[in-house]
Amino acid sequence: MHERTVQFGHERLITKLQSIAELRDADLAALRTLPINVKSVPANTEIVTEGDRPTECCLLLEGLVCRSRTTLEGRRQILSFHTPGDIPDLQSLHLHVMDHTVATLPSCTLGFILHSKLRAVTRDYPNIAAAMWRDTLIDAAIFREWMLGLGRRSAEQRMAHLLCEMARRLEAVGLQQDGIYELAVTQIDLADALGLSNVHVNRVLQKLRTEGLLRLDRSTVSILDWEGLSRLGEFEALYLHQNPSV
Amino acid sequence: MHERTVQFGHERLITKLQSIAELRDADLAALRTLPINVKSVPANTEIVTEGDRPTECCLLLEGLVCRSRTTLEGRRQILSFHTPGDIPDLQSLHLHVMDHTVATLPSCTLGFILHSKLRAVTRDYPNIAAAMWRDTLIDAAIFREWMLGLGRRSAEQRMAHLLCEMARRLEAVGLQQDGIYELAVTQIDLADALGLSNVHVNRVLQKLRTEGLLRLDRSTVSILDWEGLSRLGEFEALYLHQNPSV
DNA sequence: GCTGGGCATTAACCTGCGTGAAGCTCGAAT
DNA sequence: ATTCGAGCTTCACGCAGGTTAATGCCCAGC
Repeated sequence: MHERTVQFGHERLITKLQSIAELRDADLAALRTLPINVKSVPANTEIVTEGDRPTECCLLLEGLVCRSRTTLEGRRQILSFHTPGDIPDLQSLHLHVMDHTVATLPSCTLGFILHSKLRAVTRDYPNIAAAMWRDTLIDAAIFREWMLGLGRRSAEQRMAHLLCEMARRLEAVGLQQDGIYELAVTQIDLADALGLSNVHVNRVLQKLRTEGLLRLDRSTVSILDWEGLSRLGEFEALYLHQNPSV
Repeated sequence: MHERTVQFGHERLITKLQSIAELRDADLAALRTLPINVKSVPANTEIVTEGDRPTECCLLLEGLVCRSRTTLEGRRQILSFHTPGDIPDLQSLHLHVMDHTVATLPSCTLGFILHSKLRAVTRDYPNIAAAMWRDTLIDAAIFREWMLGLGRRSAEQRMAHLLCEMARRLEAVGLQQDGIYELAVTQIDLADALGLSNVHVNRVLQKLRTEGLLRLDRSTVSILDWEGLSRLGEFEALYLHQNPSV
């Protein structure tokens, strides 16, 4: 990968952090000095596995990553989706053994950053530390929202909510426009994220399509009726905490 | 509340933090200087509500607290239970508007600590900052585990898992012995935590009792067969990250 | 000692979603 | 051009858990 694209990695990270926290020029400069080891990873590949003790974090540059846990009987629950700019395993900075797995969905380009370098930058730049702490807290806020869905919302509502959430999150990093975005997941992945079966995911998607709420071509989602979809899913973006100054 | 009990508040916090992170004497001394405003709060009372912008955190000293979100149709999902020593709204230090509600279950004694004081102590004592960041990360790890349960485990497994989890967490702060502990919740609360109906919670508890796995007197839980209960719930304590040096 | 109000318990019935299985589609590999 | 396989779609059927409602229990307050 070229020098230009490596720097693009820093900009992805900066865009993401600036979408949730206020950073000064000195902070940005410090982030740009972080050594990032860029790699291409094929689809459906585990990056870090439950039980691992990683010494680096991975920054997603292109593609889509998920975190998941699996039951002894092999039932998988996807815990989160991650979009470019995210560091899906940032928690490993302070939780040294992985309690879940991080994996690519489509093929991805990832940037690996040593824990030691990240720790140094959080030690020397309190704003960066605060931004990253805040990032992990938003991560947890999304978990809470998903818990409400898994425990108390219907299949249809969960799907609507998820599609609204991904739209808003991708928008914040410039990867969504007019309700149209890439979401390279299978219906099985959606099922595992929503706590449903793939068959029922299919039923729900049929319903949302015939109701004119959305369209799906390959892996691109088009939300045709934002108002209707967000009302159905009771989507309120507060929990994403996307306002950096609040 | 007396001076002695106020200091007891600091010790609760210290016990909790030491159960998850390594602190030095200077850190402990700094924690003991935190001004804590102790109050008694009756049962079933909201402490902080969705939409609030709190200026202080609450430290639980005695009792049991839960965090929850509620659907527009009024369906409640309990997101977490909190035991003495926990700061259930620690995330408000960096997420300024509450996206959920914190409430007492039985009557509790709480210690309120100003954000400004907590921020000062995290700025001046990196170990304390790391311990608190880690605490919020463990909070998130518990969310992940609950998500797996809500999405992919049976009602029986979820209940077994929850009762094992509470045993281990209360043990870490000296409030559980020989599988016996206080859990002052109604079956409705359990239902809201597990994503079930109160009727089904009752069915499940009957089953676990007749199988000799546990006993319930009033609000005290007695785990009679730890091996059986933890196997049923597939309980593995890794996600609690209770080893301070790992 | 009575009474009212949570909470637990039980029963009868119902439904949202899972399961298993079969066909279909379409792009990638040969 | 043909084949293959992953993913999508549809169907028939079953069940875990929801809903509603009635009953009982226990304790706090009068």
